[in-house]
Amino acid sequence: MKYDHKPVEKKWQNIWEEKGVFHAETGGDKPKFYALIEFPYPSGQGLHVGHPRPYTALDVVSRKRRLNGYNVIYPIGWDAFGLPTENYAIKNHIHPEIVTRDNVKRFKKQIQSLGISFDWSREINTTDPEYYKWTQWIFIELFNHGLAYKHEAAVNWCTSCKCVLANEEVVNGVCERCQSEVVRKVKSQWMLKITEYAERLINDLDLVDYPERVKAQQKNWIGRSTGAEVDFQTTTGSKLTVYTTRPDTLFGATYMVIAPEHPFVNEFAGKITNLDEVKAYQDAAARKSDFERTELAKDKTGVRLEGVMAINPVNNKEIPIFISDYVLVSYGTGAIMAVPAHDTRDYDFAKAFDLPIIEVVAGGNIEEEAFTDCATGIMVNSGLLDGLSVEEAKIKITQWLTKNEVGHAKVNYKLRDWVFSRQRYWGEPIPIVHCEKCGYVPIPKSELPLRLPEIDSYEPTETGESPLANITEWVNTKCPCCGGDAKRETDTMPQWAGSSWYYLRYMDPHNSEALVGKEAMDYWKQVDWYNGGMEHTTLHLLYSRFWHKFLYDIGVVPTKEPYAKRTSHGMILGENGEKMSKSRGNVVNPDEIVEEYGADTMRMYEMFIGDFEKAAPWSASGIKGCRRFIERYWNLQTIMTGDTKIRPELESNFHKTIKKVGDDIENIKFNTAIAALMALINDITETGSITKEELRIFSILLNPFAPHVTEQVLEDCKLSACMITDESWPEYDEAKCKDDTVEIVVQINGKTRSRFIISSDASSDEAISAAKSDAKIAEAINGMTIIKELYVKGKLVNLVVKPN
RNA sequence: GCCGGUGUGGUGGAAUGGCAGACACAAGGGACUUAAAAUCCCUCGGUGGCAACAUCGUGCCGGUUCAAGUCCGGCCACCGGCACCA
Repeated sequence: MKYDHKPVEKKWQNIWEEKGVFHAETGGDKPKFYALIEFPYPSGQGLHVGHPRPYTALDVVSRKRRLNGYNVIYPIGWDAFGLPTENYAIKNHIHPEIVTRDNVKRFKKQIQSLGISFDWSREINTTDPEYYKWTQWIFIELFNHGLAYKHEAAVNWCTSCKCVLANEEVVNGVCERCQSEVVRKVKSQWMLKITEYAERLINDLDLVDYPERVKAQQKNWIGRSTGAEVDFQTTTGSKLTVYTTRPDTLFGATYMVIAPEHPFVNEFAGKITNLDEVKAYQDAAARKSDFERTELAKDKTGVRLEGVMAINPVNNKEIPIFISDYVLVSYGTGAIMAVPAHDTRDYDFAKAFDLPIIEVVAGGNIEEEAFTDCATGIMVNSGLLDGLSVEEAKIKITQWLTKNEVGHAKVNYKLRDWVFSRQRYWGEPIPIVHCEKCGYVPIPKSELPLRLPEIDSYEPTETGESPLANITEWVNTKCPCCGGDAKRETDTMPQWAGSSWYYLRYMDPHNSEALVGKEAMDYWKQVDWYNGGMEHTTLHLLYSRFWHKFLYDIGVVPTKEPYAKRTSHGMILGENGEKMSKSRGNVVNPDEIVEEYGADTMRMYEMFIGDFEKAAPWSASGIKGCRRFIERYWNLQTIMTGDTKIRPELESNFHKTIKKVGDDIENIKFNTAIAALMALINDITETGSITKEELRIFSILLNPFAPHVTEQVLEDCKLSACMITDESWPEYDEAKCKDDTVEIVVQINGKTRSRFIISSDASSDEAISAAKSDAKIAEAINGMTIIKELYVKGKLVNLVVKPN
């Protein structure tokens, strides 16, 4: 009996759509379950087989949870602002809105062919003015709370995108999107004060169920460190403050280093006797790109500021001051005390410049290298700290600094504020005007959305301004505050804006009065399970946690965290084991798979391909095994008997499989869930028949993976009219998960020597004596002394013996 | 350098400290067929053996244990993230 997937899949997709079975209702008695996948960016290339992996995974969970009696919301939308669309629009002279519309249409058709149980009635699009109205609304709130500010600073400038980038978007000194060179450029930019939330973004990781690697990566990125700020007086009469994590080594500070951009240089230019040399070094440092800076990281360079000295507060010794680009202006105070004996970088610098190295922690060999291990050393040459451990010394010196008012304990973060403006067209306009008199003023909320103006050219400008700057009639406006002449902000928001809060809009996507209505917010609360890629850990995931916390602070959302649980999928690679990409020519289009094998087979294969969290190469032959399985399942119909019970010989097998499939789905072990179903079908087929009840249960277990064919089989066999509305997830009985008899392995000294069958509730004594009476064992232990006898219930007997 | 992860057959991958290789793919052999496809059956980590079986085997070296892929210590390799962050 040949299975023709095309009419069956089409038919059930239509039925689900007509009945609206996946439309989530806000409210009701059932427990709610909010499943979320990262909404796609509708690119021009269409879907590749990597996209459906997470969609299918949470679809499996969602479908199972519906059968478990949950009120499930599983929404989807489009993260449609962004550069590829804009660049395509420029190249082909089509409006990005039209490009977006066409791409969305194609993506939607492709996704719908897979039978994912998305609630399409909640579909959103970040480029829809009714959507970005609320993105702008949040920006205005951020501004009103002092968390959005305009700041002139050196920013990352992508030479190809002609646009600034957030720190998170610069990878190895190049643009993460186009791999072009990133240079530093001083520009006035909108910034978001994510640093204000650094501590909470770390601490609240304790409130959520994320994989350890995600938590670690976020903590690492935020980069919390504890230490102290210490004031050094200088011979200019003005002080320099440094940050250190090793205040215990203060007596070993033999010089100071400040960043080339540090304002101290200009402030005391008159006192510096080698100013030309210093200026030359500053210029050279400024000209280096980020890439060059990282490349040249090894060799220490710098210039001493002649004519000025710093004074170490603990011993009043004068020490020289250098500028060097190994000290970053953006971290700490932009100045350090250098302790060459106990810091590798300072050690290298001191060797290069022939500076004194004073050991203050004994335990290493500072003739050879810096001794940086702070767990084992004992303080020396350090006055009041001598004899203490490093940890004790840190506490004592910090108290001393505080008491003498020359320093205090300090926490620092690597996290920088978020550079939020982009000099491009296809993004949300920033709803701010600049008035000579009133400064930066948000537009009234009643004027939201502030729509993107129609425009002839979306080309980025060479001057580094947004294309919007050319539309004078749009730029020139009145100040909402004083009514005088004012200019609109012409930069737009980054792609990360719309995706920082989209999960909230799904709760109430058509509300024109509020971002989310109170009823919907109180009911859905937060996302229960969010699956997404590791590549978003320090971008989208961090940004949206920040926005959510802000929305919590201003009373818009009731939870501290947006996502209760996060899981991450591995990539699907090309058949050659490389990342799938057009340029490598190894892209597999899901349309062809759905056409040839059907959506059910496609879904099964993507779930069976390997460990969900790890990357796995696509295999054209591997998918055939899943198609064979679907066909074997389909053909069970032909051997169905009228019996309405599970046969006793299969009972424990069924109970075990119900337990395993359910547990495995919840633990994202989809591959072993499917393996269990395959093993069960093998056992069923071996009997030559299947009962009605067996087929019904098996179909429900398989349904989350292969929803179309299972519906059809239930209908054909008159077992159920509709899986989703009429069936529920089967229960298992723990007591029935075990067999009456078990095979026991008999080991002698830990090596398997024989095996036998015994009743599964046999006692230890029974099992051991049965083992000893086994012919092979009896022979093997003949002439031996038994030292120890072990019985592991239902598993094995181990006899420890030695020769007489 | 720091943080996280991985290492098991020809391949993808299974194994609450308890029979290593479940479940698949590929390969080889056979049945059916005029033939092919499909399907069904058998074999499938290495070595020795006709076989029963023996023996070795989860990156490397040690350790704990009656028993280690799994736990502990020390290495090696690869992948991901961060990186002159004081």
